[in-house]
Amino acid sequence: MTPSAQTTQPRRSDATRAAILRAARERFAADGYERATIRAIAADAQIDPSMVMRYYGSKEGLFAAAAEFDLRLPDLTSVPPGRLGEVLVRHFLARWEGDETLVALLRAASTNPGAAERMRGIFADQLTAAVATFGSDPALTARRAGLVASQILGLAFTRYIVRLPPMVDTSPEELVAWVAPTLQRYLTGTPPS
Amino acid sequence: MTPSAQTTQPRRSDATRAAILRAARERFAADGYERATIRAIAADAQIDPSMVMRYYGSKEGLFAAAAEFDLRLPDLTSVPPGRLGEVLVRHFLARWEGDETLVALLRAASTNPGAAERMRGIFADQLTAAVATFGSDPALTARRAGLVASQILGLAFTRYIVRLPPMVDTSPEELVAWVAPTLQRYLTGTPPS
DNA sequence: AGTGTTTGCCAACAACTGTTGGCAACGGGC
DNA sequence: GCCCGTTGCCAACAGTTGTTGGCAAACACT
Repeated sequence: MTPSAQTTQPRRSDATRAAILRAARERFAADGYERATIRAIAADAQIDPSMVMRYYGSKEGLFAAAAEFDLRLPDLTSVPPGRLGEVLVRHFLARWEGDETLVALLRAASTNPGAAERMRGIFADQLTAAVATFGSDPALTARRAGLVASQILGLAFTRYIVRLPPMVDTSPEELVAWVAPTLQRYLTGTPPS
Repeated sequence: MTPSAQTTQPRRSDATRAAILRAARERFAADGYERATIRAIAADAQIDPSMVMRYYGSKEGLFAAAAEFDLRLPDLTSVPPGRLGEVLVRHFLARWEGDETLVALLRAASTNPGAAERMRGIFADQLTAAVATFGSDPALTARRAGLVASQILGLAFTRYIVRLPPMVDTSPEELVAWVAPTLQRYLTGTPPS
C-alpha cells in the first residue's frame, strides 16, 4: 500500500509506520483482534493513537497491513517425494517460531471474519498451489491441502494458542518426527474407498 | 453450580436460567468471548441484561457456566485396539456437530485466558485419562494425547472456525477415513527414535 | 526569509461495554 | 386477609472503545 513510485526517497514517517506495524503484530498476536486496542498499540510504538488512524485508516486497515503474510513455501518439485511431509512440518515450525504474524492471524481468525477470510486465502491459495505442483489427481488436491492445513493449524493452535503442556514441551525435532508421516499420507497417500 | 440439594422443587426462574445459558452458548460460539455481549445474549433470551448478572454474577461467570463440557469419551478398553483412531474421530465429529458448546469454547480459547485454561483442562484431564486406560508407557501418554488433540482441534478449527472450503465440504465419513489412521498412529504407533 | 506540506499531539466525540441499585409486580405461607 | 422472598425491568453509572478535527512544531523548497 506504500504509494511510493520508482525512486521516491524514504519518507520521514516510515520509521513510525514500521514501529506501529511491529507493535500491532505483537499486540494482535498476544491479545487477539478485539482485545488489542489501538491505544495500547500506539503506546507500545510510543506515538499518539491518532497517528495509527492517519497512516492505516482504521483498525481493520491496520490489521490488514499487519497480517500480510507469505508462507514462503519451498519449491516442492525439488523435494524427494518421500520426504514431502517432513520438509513441510519443518518449514512450518521454523516459519512461525520466527515470525509472530501467523500467530496473530491465527488468534484473530477465531473471532474476526476478515482475519478468517485472510487465513482461508493463504491456505487455499499458497498451500493448495504448492500441493498442486506435484501432479496427481486435481480433484483431490484441495482436499489434500485441507487435511494438511488441519494438522498444521492444529499443531500451531495447541502449541502457541492454547499452549497444551505436552505440545509446548516437545522439541521441534520430535514434533517433526511424529507429524511428518501424517502430512506425507495426506499428500501422497491413496484416498479411502 | 445449581445450588439445589436433594428434592428442592424447581425454581420458577429455572426456565430463564436455561434460556440465558442457551443464548450464551449460541453467541459465544458465533462471536467469541469479547464480541458476545451480555446485552445481545439477554436480547436473544428475551430478558433484561441485569438478570444475567443476577443469575451468573458476571460475564466470566456466565461463560464458565456456558462452557461446562464433558467430552463423553467412550470406554476405550472395550474397543478393538486397531480401531481406536476410527472410534475417536467419529466420536469427536458427532460430539460437536450436535453441541455448539465446544465450538464456543474453541473460539473463546483463542482470546480469553480463562477459556484456554478450561480447554487445557478438558484435554489434559479427560483425553489423557482415556489414553492412559490402555496401558503402554506412562511417560508417553501425555505426548500421545497432545498429538491427538492437535489433529482433533485442527480438524475442528479448520472446519468450524476458519471454515476452509475443502474441510467444510468433505463428509464426516470421509474425514473419518482420512484422519483415523493419524490418530491410530499417535495412540499406538512406535515413537520416533 | 517565506511558503506549503508533513509529522505529531491534544482534546473531544459518540457509541458501547460490564455492572449496579432501586422499584414494581408476582408468588406462596401464615 | 397480610407479608416476605422471588422475578423482572428500568435507568443510570463509570470506563473504554474507535475515530475525528484542529493546532503547533518541524521540515523541504524556493
